Amino acid sequence: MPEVQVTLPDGTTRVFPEGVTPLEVGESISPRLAAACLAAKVDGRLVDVYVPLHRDAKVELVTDRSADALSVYRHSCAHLLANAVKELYPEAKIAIGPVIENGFYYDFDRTAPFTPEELGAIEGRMNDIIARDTPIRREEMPWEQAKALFDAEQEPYKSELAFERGQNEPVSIYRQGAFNDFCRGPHLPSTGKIKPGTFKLLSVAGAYWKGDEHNKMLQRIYATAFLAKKDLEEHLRRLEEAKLRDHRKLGKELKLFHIDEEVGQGLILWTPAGATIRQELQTFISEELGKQGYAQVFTPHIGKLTLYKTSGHFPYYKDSQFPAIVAPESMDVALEENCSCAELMSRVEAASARLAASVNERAGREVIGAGQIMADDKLLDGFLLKPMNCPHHIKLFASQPHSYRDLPVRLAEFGTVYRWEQSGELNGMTRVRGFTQDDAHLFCTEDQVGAEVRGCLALVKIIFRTLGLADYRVRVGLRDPDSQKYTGTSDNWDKAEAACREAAQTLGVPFTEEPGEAAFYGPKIDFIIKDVIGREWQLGTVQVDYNLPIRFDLTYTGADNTAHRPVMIHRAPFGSMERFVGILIEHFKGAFPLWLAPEQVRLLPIADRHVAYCEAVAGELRAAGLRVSVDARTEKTGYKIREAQLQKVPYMLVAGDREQESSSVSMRTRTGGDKGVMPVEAFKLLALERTRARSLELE
RNA sequence: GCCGACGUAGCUCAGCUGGUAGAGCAACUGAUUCGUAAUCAGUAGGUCCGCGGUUCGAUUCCGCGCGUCGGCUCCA
Repeated sequence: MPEVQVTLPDGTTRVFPEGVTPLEVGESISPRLAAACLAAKVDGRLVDVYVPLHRDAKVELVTDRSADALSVYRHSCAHLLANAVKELYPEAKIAIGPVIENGFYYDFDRTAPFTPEELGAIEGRMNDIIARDTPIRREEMPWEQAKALFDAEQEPYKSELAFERGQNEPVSIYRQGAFNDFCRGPHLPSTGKIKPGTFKLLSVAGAYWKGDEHNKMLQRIYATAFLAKKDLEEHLRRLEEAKLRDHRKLGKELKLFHIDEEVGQGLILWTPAGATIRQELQTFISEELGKQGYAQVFTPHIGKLTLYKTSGHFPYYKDSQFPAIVAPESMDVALEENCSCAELMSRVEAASARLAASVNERAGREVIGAGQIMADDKLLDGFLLKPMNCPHHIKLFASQPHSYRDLPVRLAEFGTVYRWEQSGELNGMTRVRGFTQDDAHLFCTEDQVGAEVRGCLALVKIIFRTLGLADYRVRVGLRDPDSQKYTGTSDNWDKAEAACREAAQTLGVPFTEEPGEAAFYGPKIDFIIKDVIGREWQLGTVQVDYNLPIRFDLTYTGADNTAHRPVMIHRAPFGSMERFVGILIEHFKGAFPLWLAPEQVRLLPIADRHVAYCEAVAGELRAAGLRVSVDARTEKTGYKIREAQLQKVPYMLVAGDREQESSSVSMRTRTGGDKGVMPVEAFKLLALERTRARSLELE
């Protein structure tokens, strides 16, 4: 009988008959190991414990102590979930059920929605199937056979997958009892290996089949699972904790911003406290801009439709812009006819097309292209709320002749833009319809691109470091070679992509290159950060653009006295003030560092007779530039401290008879409690120094 | 935009199967003058998201709209 040699992780080798399974290898070592065995690694590849060995191999048994165990465990939980759903609701069709970052999900097609009660019932049935300890077995077959199997079971989604993915190679299915799934595997040996209480169904959501909005919407059950019950409990506890620092909750509690239905969804109203944070951030960034040779500019909130026609934003991004602002007469007509904004928009377009057609007819040839805007017609003399700042900055650049000696020109503006985000996308401060970018556009020669991009990245790093934002990732967004949505020549794209890649390499931070993530006009480098519930948000961005300079025919005079095309760089280290502050609220759990704290110091008089002294101290601190208040209410000190603490005021200064006599205060920090008595002057210097240094520490 | 859940006082939330609403905190008034995370008492506060429908009667049931939340899709 042929034999195979098995090498174990400790380096020892054993000989077995050919066809031995990893499980049998485990049994030969110890029955306990075999019982604990969830999967196996054969020559580094994760497989089922039942897969026979036909060659010499390195074999590692995967138990719940292995790093690889969790994804197998979760994947088998996903099958268990689908198995339970099919038993309870045979009419439901199964789609896909992969493992994701913190758990897994399974998509079903079923007419009735899954209710919370049903999720409980499904969990119960999952436990039943665990109790049966049904073996889970892999079976390989030609794709035609798998398709026939799922056709017979009336599982159209599985049938489709077998057809699509199988064509070139045999496919595998997994069986557990009467339940079959089209799946690559591997899986646990049996349903009994899943421990009750280690998984939890979390929520139901809609999801398009294959992620395509033209396809049917399925019902997705999100769930999570861990190898140990305590890990699941810990995970659920962290989810609860995360909710407490959600910027929407803290923003309300700390009165940082307000969104009002009547003003409009996705439009942020900054309270005085929130505005203070924003203003401090803007001051900070303005200082850095000054150091880096930027010039600050101001431009209006609207621009003519023709401007955005030239830039390519309109009508390309028509669906994500607010409807055009049209002449008052047109608005009167629209109001009389009670037509919606969207309708008004389509009228603008229709009228544009009609006019173009008539002009073309008169000229006997096409002089005005489809979608082109006629600016001399009243109806069409419209404006757009600006979706981006670049066209305005480009016009500033173009308003004067430039020599190569002027370059780079760096124009910066806290520019407010408006975008018609889909209603389902809006989210607190992180996804809004009106926001202010800490925007700038750099106009430079081709030779300067690399240095300028590196300068932008350095700025982002300074900002992130100052705020202690360390947990971010960097993405270099490249064009998708199969897509037509980009403008510009592939030659220029290659140059721009190379510039981004090279600049990213100088960052000293790992980055990923992602095709398809570029802007329509050029590649970009994005800084991405996660919110409290794990959603990723793009903050800072640096984008290289060879295309808008062409569309606007920008030139500068070179040393050779001929016209050259400048290259543009778009960059925004915060991204938008709204999103950035939203993320900062969560990052700091609402406890902003001293320099950003809306209220930096609160004086707490012990009794009414100390109020005048506290007011005097407060006046002195305010004169020095600190943001100070006095809690003059007739309340006990403990009560005032508790309130200041909950409002996350960095410094609380308690003052009674002792302090009044010695011109001192008793300092308490938000983080460290009672720090004892110190002279007012000493506190003032301490607080000013920490503010000036933009320190993250209070003590 | 799509699927689902939700919408009650400034905030956090109760309110079983239909009979026009409550608590805690906050606010206001009074008493208390207090030393490092909640003093006591009282008062006031609601178009139960909006509009229709069913019903003798709707916060409750149904429909539509608006908004929020979780996803999906999108994100210049």
